[in-house]
Amino acid sequence: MLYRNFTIKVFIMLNLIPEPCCTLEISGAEQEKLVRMFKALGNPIRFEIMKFLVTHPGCITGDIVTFLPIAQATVSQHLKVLRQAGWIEGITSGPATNYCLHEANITWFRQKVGAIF
Amino acid sequence: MLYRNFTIKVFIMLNLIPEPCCTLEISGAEQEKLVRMFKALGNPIRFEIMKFLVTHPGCITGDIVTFLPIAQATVSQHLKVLRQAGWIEGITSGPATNYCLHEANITWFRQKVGAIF
DNA sequence: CTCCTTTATCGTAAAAGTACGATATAGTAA
DNA sequence: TTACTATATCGTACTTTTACGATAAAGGAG
Repeated sequence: MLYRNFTIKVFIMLNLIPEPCCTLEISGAEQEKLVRMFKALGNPIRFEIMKFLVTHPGCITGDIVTFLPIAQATVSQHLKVLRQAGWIEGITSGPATNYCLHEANITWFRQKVGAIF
Repeated sequence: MLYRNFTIKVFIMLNLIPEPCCTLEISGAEQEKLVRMFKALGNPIRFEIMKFLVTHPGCITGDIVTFLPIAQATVSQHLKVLRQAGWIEGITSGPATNYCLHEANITWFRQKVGAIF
């Protein structure tokens, strides 16, 4: 990333690309997290899971498996992606796991998108 | 989708999944468009292109190719994905193409995300 | 302890995405 | 017309994602 920023400055000095009109306040780990959140919701099944969790907060994995026309292993995999991206959080209760939206991260996502674009 | 909605209702009647706490106002073509927009920005190179367009509105493909460490063909492909997703629009001017953000779609994206999550 | 329920993980096959060089297209200039 | 510039598309390797069945792990009941 340091190399990239240096390259940009050289290119601007040489007039190879136009002057930037403004600056952006995202890069590094924050940007990676944002891209990961975008990627996670860029899948129809995972979007459907998120919608289900909005209307069924605190439900367990089995409810989602019953709701969706795909195998339990696949649902578990999608939940892992959503969890690692920060969209949801799972709370273990006995052998089951209750899932709900990660409100703080969702708010962060909205704020970042609003600030950048 | 009709079959899915029917299945959901049957499951709810049979108490196989908990009652929904609320309703959602997205489905069908709108949902597909939203997922496509999420997916398009779920790639680090395309996110970088979007950032570049924020700070360099109206620049041409060549500027982005100069800026990024990837081949011209790949940049063109990424621009196509962003265009088809609705994030950007390209205006042909002579042999070149000027790209800028699709403000209306971006506003729509922010509003939808805010309304759903 | 055993048995059952619930969920996560493993291994793997099929599908989709990403990257590149080569080529095609389309506009401008001479 | 030819030559040049800028970009899009084609064909094709390579990588990643997605889906499944099978299995493992972990808690609760008896």
